[in-house]
Amino acid sequence: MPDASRARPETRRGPSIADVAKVAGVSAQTVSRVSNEKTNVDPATRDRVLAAMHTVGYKPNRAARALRTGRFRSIGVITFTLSTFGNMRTLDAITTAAADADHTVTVIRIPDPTTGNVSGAYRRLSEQAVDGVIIIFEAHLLDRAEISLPADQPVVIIDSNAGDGFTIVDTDQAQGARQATEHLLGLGHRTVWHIAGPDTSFSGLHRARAWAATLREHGITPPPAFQGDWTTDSGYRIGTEIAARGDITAVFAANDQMALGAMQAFHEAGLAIPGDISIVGFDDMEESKAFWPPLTTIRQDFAEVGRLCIEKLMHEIETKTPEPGRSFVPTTLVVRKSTAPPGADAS
Amino acid sequence: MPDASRARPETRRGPSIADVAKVAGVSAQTVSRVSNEKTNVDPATRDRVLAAMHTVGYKPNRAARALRTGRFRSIGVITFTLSTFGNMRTLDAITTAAADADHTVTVIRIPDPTTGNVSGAYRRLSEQAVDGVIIIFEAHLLDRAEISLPADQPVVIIDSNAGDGFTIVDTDQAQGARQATEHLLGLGHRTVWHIAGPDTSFSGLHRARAWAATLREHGITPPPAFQGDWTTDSGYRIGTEIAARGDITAVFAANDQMALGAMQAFHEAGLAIPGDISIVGFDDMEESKAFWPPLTTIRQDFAEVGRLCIEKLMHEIETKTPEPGRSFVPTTLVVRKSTAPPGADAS
DNA sequence: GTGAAAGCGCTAACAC
DNA sequence: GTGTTAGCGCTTTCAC
Repeated sequence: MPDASRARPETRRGPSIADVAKVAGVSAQTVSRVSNEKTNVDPATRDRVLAAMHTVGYKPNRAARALRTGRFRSIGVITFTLSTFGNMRTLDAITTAAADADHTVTVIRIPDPTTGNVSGAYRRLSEQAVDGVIIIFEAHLLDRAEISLPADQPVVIIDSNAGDGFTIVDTDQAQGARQATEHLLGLGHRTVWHIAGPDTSFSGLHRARAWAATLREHGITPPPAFQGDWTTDSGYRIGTEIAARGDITAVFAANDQMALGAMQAFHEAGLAIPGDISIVGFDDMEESKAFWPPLTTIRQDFAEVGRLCIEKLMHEIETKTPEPGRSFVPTTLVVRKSTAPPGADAS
Repeated sequence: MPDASRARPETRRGPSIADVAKVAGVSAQTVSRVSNEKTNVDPATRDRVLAAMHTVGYKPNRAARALRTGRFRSIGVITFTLSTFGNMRTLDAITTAAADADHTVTVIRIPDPTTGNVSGAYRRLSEQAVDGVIIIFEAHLLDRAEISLPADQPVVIIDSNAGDGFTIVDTDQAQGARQATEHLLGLGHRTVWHIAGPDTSFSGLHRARAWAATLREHGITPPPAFQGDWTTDSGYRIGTEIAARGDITAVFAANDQMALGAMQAFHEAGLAIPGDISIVGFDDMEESKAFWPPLTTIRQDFAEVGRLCIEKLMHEIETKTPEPGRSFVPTTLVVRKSTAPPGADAS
């Protein structure tokens, strides 16, 4: 039962700059100057104002400030899901970098990667509540041209597939896939099979393309790729297929989760990893080093991706000039225990 | 080299309500009514205004609207880290629920759980840029009283340890720990050892307390708990200790990551899971079902936690009346392959 | 069903 | 170093 006496008064608004000015015996403008840490205020006056702020419990009103300055000190992030390892790490890095630049982060999650949703989210975000936008294109089907990205708002896109004219930051997917494939080839495997991400994902597509290209460069015709959907379940299903065939010795999975699912299937089929079959993942999640066996994988530098996004976005916000271009963040091969030469002792 | 001709004009602001009014040949007020979907507008007028909005490319200015109404249609989330499975899932659920209520979510990440940081973040957030705040207390050392949570802003705290007078939502930590412990006891283990979370974490503390209490109820003196820090590394370190002792048959780890690390250590020590040793985790992460062996664990309903937070917060925002109280979201025991009676066949 | 006036809290521009 | 004036874009209030 709510206590009526505790109800917050309908009209209560916080003390304004005028209230502070009255108490400090100065003009509103001077209070504003102190609030914004301008230098041209007499130290004694400043102290008086600060004291007055404290006594009345003053807090600046962001809305009024934003209305006046046209700046919100907030950046928007549009994403389809927060529940993938990569997106969550990227968002983590973005919030950290944004905080360093004294900006907050407003997240808009879109249930479906349909054009309508992206446009809708973008529209909501572009109601000038943010100074710029970062779009994480984890997976999607849509034609970029259909999303009307207003030219008057800074945008950074995390997706190497985005067209020209955008500012793009992404992990170097191709480099990672190449490292994985060459590591396996270098171990002596005759070919490398691939568990791909969903074909709606551009990062998945890039990894698959680079895997196939690397194979061809080595004079090997790429076998057909298995089509997964990033989940451990799909990895398990495909792993079961792979185990049933019995002729595959090296697998490159497009992410660690699918690699994990595949390893589960291999274990159940009695296949030794890496004795009978080697597997490489992609991401280097927190847990991968504790998988059984510890997973050889491609590490993505999500922190750097997030940092770069904010850096580019802040620059565009400050200069008010778009600077389209692509930045790729390098990957690292992390060798652990899930890979070995073909037929190596299983111990 | 940026093309100077593409520079955004300094003064460019989006078209305002007045521009739309001019084109539609109505007053600004009528445009506002259409924009806010008020009913008292003639359908013909409405269409004309809508068309005008479209031609000038009108977007409402949130700052002006917020300044006027005192409502931002945004809720703030304060968290220490986004990189734990639980926090991320909770944030995911919060953004989904907030979107359903047509609100955006502003995230503030605090590097350290110190009083100063929380207060600082809270102050930033409470500069009226949000209508309410959700605080995720993943882990902390601070005395709640030291954080000055202004009485005039709706707050929901995710942390069952928060004092009275707050609106609290949390997973029923005690229930989960009890389920884990009783499952192991029910299998016939003489006692259950515990890999605890850091002692700075209240959820960790609650799980440890409930584990010990359950043991005592069964007439068993709880053995000392191993102190982990949520990471797989700490689980691995403790798992190595456990394996070295050789007399432990049942372990309850306070999260899935530590359980994973411990299992790695057990494997390396040649211990069969669950033949020689059984283990239960807590969280039910995406990957747990694909661990080797698939992990028996306690599932948390993060989606429900997030949903409840928004529901309570929205209610407080609308009624302007705080309604302190605690809501606990139940857990589920998910039995997989990492647990069995002591000495069971390892196959 | 529609319009005119006023003002939310702040800061840019200018005066002194 | 400080004050005055004006107005950002919107909605509330009150007319009509």
